[in-house]
Amino acid sequence: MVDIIATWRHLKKMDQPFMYIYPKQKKYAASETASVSVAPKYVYTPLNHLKDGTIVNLYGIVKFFKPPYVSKGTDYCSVVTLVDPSNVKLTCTLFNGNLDSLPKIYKVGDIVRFHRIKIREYNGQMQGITSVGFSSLTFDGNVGAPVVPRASSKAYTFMDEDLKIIEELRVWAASNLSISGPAAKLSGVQPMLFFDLTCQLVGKAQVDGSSFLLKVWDGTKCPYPTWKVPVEAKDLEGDKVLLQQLRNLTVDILVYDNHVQLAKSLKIGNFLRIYSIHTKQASAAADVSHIEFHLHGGTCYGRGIGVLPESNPDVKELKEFLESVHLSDSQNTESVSSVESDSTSNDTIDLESHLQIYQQLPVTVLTDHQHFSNTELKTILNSTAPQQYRIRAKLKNYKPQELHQSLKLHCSNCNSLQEVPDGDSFDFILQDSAVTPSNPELHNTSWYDSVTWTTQDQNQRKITIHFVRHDEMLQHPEDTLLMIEGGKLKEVRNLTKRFKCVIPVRSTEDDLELLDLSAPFLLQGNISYYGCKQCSSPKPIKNLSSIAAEQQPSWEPTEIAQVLGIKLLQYVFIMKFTLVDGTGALNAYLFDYEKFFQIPASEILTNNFLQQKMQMTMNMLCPPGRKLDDLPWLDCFIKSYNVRDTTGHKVYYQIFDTTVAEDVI
DNA sequence: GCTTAGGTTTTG
Repeated sequence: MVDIIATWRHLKKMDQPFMYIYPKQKKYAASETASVSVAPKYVYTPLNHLKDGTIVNLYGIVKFFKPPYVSKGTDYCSVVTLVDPSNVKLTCTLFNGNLDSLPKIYKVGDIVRFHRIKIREYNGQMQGITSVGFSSLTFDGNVGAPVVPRASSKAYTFMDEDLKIIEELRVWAASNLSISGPAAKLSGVQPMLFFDLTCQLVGKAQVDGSSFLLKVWDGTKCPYPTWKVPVEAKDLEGDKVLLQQLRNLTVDILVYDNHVQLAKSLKIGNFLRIYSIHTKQASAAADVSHIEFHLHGGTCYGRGIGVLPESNPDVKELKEFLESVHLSDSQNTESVSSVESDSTSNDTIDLESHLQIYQQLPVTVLTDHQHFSNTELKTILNSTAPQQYRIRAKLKNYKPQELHQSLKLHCSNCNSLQEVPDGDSFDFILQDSAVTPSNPELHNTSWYDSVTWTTQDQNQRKITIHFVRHDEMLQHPEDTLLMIEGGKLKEVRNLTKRFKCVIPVRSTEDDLELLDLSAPFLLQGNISYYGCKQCSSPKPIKNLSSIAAEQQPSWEPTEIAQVLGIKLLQYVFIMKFTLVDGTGALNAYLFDYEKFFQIPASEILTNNFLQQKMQMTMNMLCPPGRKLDDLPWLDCFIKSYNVRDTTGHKVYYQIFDTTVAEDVI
């Protein structure tokens, strides 16, 4: 597989040592010549072929895990649930008195190789459990990432076959398992949720018999006031100067019960991943509400603490970021602290006075043309078009009331508007195109590597993925563009979670080609990009190689569209506002990509938060059930224009250079 | 000496 070659290139460039360590096991020595040590041939059992009472070797992708924790017996325990392309799951219960002898799993999606694991039946299901001589290797599960084993023992085998298995499992997982999005940061925490945090330990303290305090930071600032656990300074372990410097960036995490023992053993400066922290919103009496971070007792949902080594890629990234925060901080220490001392107390404004301010100030504002004075609507209605006006009016009504109906796709070339196609029609086009078999002659070219596999379901579909290389190598998955043939909607969506760009294609005799333009020609993250059927004239796919050859391909949708001959459709909100000011009423159209609502129209379909934000904004501009007198004022800039057609002549109005006021949202 | 946990959130 060319994929492997790419990984090798990656390894060479990364200059990472690749280990082939053969065990010096006596029981094999008898059958070997004295001078040559040859590794035993290991056989790996797929998860759907496990039998009660056997001891086997196996590979699997981590679907769930509990980081090692102190059991009630004598050992550390780690529970790991694996899955493999047979789609069978296996939960393993692993014990060892030595923390390092348990698998070094850091995230769901890691790939593990277990040797000598005992299979037993428990509650009607197969279960894995450590047996004598159990050992493990753990690998990053991302396609294209360096293959560096994290071993539980000093000596282990690693052969070409192992590399091949890992590559295959990575590709299978990329399109068949949904993995969670980017890791949470403190700046992105939300109350009443559970999340995993990658952070550095700055301070720690025993609080009482069953709880222990960890002060940590990740370089970002939590947007909510955070809870500070009262502990005496003398009980707090950590660099006093650093604790003081970072006091506004660290958060207090209180860990309970079984986690206390592990927390105690942590060293200041350790990089940690704390799994399933609970953010609890609480309001201490007579104070503003704040957010509390708890690591509750027990190990449900993988709750626990893991120490990450400094070699971990996430740690390397975090370290760099923390260093940059430190630098910028030391430059502004004075200004930061003076601002903070001003705002530490009594900055609460009661809600009622907030509302009064809102009612006086306009809820929308102009982004330009401030020198214009207001024109009454009556005057505008009696004037000829085209002209531009500044107005102050109230929003009496708007359409559509169902906000999702306001989202359209717009072609700036032919000025056409169309509905956003739904997922079903995309899936239909994908299924339709899957009938065309992938042309092997188009696999593995100078600018992409191809991988094909057969699905495990009844249909035994063949799926081919072409990974576009940059600088002759695969990039990190989050920077990689890939093309897929034969995938279903679910698989395409899964791939978009892990890779930068996904382009669905099908084979012709001499090139890959885009599917019907009723389907998105490109998927990036949550956004599906469409092309205008009228204005596009698709060009050869190999034009993409020119972007891949750029120094740092950014894979911008506009650039991709351009080289592929696609006229990109843009997501836009279209609404009709009925505005009144006491002198008259006029209907003005809002045509907004992002500026008015400060919500990218392209992102709203897949973002509940943005949908709520838009609904709340409309509720502020036009509060339901309110009398006309009590509606807020809108400052808007509008233009009038003429439309002449067979039925006659009409004047229309459009809102522009206007945005929702900052304090409204 | 041969258990521990056996995924599915605490309630501080």
